Amino acid sequence: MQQSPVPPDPPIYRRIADRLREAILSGDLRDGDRLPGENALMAEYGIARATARQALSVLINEGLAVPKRGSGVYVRLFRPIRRHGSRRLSRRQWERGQAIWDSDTEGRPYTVDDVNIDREVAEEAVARILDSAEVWVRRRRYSVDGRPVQLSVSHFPAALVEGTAITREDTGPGGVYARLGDLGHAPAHFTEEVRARMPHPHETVQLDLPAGTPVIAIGRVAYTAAGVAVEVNEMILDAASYVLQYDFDS
Amino acid sequence: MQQSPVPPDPPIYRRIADRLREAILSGDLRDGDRLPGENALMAEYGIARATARQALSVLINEGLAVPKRGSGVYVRLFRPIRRHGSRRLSRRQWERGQAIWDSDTEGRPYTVDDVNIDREVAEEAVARILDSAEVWVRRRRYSVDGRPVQLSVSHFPAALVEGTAITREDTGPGGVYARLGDLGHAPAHFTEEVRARMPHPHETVQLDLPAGTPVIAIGRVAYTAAGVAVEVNEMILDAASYVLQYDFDS
DNA sequence: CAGTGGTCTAGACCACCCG
DNA sequence: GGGTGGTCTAGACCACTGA
Repeated sequence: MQQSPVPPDPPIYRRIADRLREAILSGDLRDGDRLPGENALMAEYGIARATARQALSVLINEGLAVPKRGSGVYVRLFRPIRRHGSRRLSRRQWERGQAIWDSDTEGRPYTVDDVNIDREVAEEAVARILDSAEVWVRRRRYSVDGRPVQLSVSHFPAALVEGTAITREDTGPGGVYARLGDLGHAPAHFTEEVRARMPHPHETVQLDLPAGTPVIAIGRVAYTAAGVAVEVNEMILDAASYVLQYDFDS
Repeated sequence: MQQSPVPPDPPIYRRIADRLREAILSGDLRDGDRLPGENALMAEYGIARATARQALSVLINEGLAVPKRGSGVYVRLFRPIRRHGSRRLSRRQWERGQAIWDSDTEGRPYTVDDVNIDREVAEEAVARILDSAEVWVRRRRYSVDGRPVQLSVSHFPAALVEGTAITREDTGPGGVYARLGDLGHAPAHFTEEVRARMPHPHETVQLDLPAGTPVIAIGRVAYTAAGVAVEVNEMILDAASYVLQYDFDS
């Protein structure tokens, strides 16, 4: 309908990848199943090693399969956590477990590691939003079931939070938002910007991401009722581990 | 701190990829610039062709570069559209006869192609949410600046919308939401589920996605004030073309 | 220790793009 | 027409996994 005159046959490696993908998406191969390996593909299709690898690399880069050294290539599993953004009170009546995508129980326990708190000169965008050249920065990594799933970097105006528990590892009951409330700057309004992209190398390492896994980058700004920005939080989520949910009225 | 005892040197192709990535992210190479090609890398590093290709494929799969046959490999450009979640669906907008998409593009021209409207038996999840075994389905593709950026599939309960403009290509002023309002089922609440993943093959084709581009999958359910689900809309967005924004109160 | 995936070489032919 | 990326072969050595 809109393509060039002669549609050429797909190359071998792509046809093999298509067949394997079909098997995965149709459910013939299930979570954790082993795919035919390089040697199996070479024998089955009479192709060279590099070609078999190329076929498998397609699926790996699509996030459908994960290679395991010395073992094989396996169908990847997808068990997302549901993260709630806005949740209006009015939701009660029409919330009835009607999710489009399945996800694990919402209350799975998470752990925090690699906590890091520093006073820094703010990046330009952060400085502009917070109207503050210096910031306290809280960096954290969250894990669920022992697997890292999220990186978080929070920025607070230095002058505002100086000397409070926000500058210490233990922020006390209620966390940083409760402490901001103590200061008379309780967050009342949030803006979240959501993007998706392939991870940078340090994100790949910190989140232990296999190839073919995008990240979701969330930039959240917290404002007081008076409209003062009091926190800028940049989060990087393993896209394979999350479903974001936003509820709102028209 | 948490790695194995002996960190081995990264392989050649990875070091080359790292250097090129550095050049891109630091701004030494800018949008649309040409990267050193396979031959250049072979000469510069004294490596085989396959190794040079491997280095470039890393950047391509990361979405940082795009190969162009017979020409070269180029730094990829980003030009995201801001899509407003909670704000964009304000009742005023669609009651004034404006389509939702207007506020998405912020002034950039858009087109709709491949419109497709059918009466179908609903998939299980959709049938459950809409409480209707049969649905009218509106499939569309949106383009901005001549580039496809979004696929959209809307489902409506067949019994509700039968015979209305929702089952026709031209839905009239205000679009489908205004028509639902005419029926006394104006949407009042929305739930959006957001995921990111690598695209399926048909999405790659329909959105003309280069390698290394994730998609954002949004599942939106529209409810009336009485809590009746009246629309399930599944959207697939080119992740490189979008920033989602959600504003909400705590 | 046999099998697996990870890396790399040295060739080859092709389609495509641009000057 | 010369250079580019796209595909493919036929080898090689290595590190890791698992029975």
